[in-house]
Amino acid sequence: MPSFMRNAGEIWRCANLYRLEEYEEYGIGSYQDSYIADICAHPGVTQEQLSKLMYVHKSNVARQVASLEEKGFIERRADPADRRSLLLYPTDKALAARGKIREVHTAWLEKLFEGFSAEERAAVSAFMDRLAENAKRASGRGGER
Amino acid sequence: MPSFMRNAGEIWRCANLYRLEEYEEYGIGSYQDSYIADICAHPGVTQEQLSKLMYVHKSNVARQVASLEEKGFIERRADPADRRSLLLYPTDKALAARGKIREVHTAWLEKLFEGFSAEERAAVSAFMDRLAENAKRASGRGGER
DNA sequence: GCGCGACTGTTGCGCCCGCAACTATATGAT
DNA sequence: ATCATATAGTTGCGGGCGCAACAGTCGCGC
Repeated sequence: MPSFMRNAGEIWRCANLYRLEEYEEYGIGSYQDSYIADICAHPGVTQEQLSKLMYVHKSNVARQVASLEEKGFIERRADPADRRSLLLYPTDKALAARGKIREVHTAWLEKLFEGFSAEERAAVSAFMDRLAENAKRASGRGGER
Repeated sequence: MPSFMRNAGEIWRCANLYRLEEYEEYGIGSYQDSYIADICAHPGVTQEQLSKLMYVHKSNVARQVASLEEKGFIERRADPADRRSLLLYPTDKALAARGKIREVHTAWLEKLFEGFSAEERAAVSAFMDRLAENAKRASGRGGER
């Protein structure tokens, strides 16, 4: 499969372009939707935890979260029990945007998997889980980032 | 498949991290290997053609190709038949690096597809072709970029 | 208590991407 | 021949990522 990585990159970049357009009037960057979604799903997470959850370097979490706070999507409160940590909470604005994010996400998957049967979709999903597992192991960083 | 895009992103970023490490002493950026490989495979391509071939915006081709020329991996010659175009040719340095690039690429795929049978690998490959096709169509830009 | 190592978060740096605006060249219609 | 349009490439801007170095905080052993 000489072109696997090429295809993967194209899919990845197309997904970002698609989402960027859809979010245009929401002021959400193409990658920020995941941050919003995860913070909505885990209110009170720390940036460190979010970094591991999203498998993204903590420096990016710091920047994206600062940007989202500035735009009013989330709120950062110091953890009273551990003043090093910042707890992340979604604002109403984030909760309102979550519907749109879900919508865009499912619409994208629908387009992406057009022509795939339910069995094929399940198969791809299972393959991707295994591949992601292998990728993390092979890149050196176990579950870190 | 709620996590398809998450997995895709992780695989994509892990692949870049892995290759970046492997190429460290060659002075090749994590994305430049594709440019070198494609220019070796198609000596004399124009930047415009390469842009379509790699499905990357032409501005990036201009920058990456300028960087590769500066590092001595490729050569740009004006097309005598059309002075707008620049024809790209690999240098000996690129041809020498190509072996390493192939090696890293197959080693990565080997790690990525660890535990996959030949049939499964073929299935994934076929799925990815279809998905990439759908992605390009869905992102608006037919085959452009 | 005190101090050293571990942990959380921030910032500067470099790399890569896409878009829009620009220059230069080529082509086609008048 | 001339001028409008199309094409090839370049550059400034903004966005995202990873790494390394740094600051503040916690915790444990002494």
